[in-house]
Amino acid sequence: MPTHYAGTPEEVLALDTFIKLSRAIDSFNARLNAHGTLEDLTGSQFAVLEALYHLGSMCQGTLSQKLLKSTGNMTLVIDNLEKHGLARRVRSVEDRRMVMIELTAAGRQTIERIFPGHVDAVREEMSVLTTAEQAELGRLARKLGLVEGRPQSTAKRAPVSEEA
Amino acid sequence: MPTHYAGTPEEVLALDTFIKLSRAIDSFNARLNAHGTLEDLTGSQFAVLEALYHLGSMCQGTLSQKLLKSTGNMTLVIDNLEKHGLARRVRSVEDRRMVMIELTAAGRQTIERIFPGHVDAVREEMSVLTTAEQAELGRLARKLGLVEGRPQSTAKRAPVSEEA
DNA sequence: TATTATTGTTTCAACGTCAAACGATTTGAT
DNA sequence: ATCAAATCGTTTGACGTTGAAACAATAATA
Repeated sequence: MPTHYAGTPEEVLALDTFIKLSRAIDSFNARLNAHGTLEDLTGSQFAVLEALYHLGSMCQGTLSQKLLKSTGNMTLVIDNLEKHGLARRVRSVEDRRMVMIELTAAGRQTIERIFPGHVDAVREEMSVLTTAEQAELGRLARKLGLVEGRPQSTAKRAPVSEEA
Repeated sequence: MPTHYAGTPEEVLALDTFIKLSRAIDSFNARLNAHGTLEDLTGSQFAVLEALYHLGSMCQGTLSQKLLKSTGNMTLVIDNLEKHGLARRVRSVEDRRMVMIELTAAGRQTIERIFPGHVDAVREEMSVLTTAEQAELGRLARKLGLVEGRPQSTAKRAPVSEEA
């Protein structure tokens, strides 16, 4: 009986579910962070690198759509990746409004080195649930997240390597 | 088959579940935001107001623990609440290191006005799941979030009004 | 072709976030 | 009483985040 709020049963259940879900993600991410598998990268930087690695070079706008972040945000995150020499901006020749973002050799090397450990950390932390529970959780999460045209979103360090 | 990553079945399932969960929360929060029930408040400001309202005045450190945010962050968020006249800092007399945070009349009025609409928005968005599904999702989320001493976390706009 | 609309990126202001360093205060041990 | 350690809040620096406005380049159309 988590909630102190005295509302209708529907409200209490919804609120309760919402709270548990929010905490679960936060807790999970905290535990994931504790693994330190991201090394020097921030979650956003990892997400960009991972997307570029698994989906290939793409322009900034596409990247912001894939990661569900604002374009202004992408500008900053890519700035920081460039500073660290992990990604590169290449003005598109066909349409010079666009900037293609590419992994540098160092960027590719970094994501290749880091990704397996991250996956393993996810697997390990997720193992508090049985595979059947994980599958059911995934199903429910998908159902909850999948609502009319609304763009689904990608978490901090959630790999984006799946089809739109 | 969301994931492109070719790992063990356990890894693929865990990663897949993680992605779906992350997206579900992001999507849910985005939909919640679209309701505009928070008006001028940011999610963090709402969370603080809600905690103070349902749990009573407390010092900044306790607040940061309840909301699972850093103390530095609390300093800023409370600064902003003070600027807007919604909360007040009161230096504790017994222990002058502590600062008790209290709702102002305006703060109380604001959270009382806003909270019901927020709850209703949560109920409405959560209604894509049946009550049985919500209960199961809550159970799985709780199991996933509840790991050894690790502090559970509170999402952006997730009410904190439950027992520790 | 000139004008207008659309699309892609950047800039900006405001807020959030953390970790680490720091100052103030209290507590505990001597 | 004194000094060291622990506790609480603030500050700082780096990064993330958004949304709106400004800019730049291209596309569409009159």
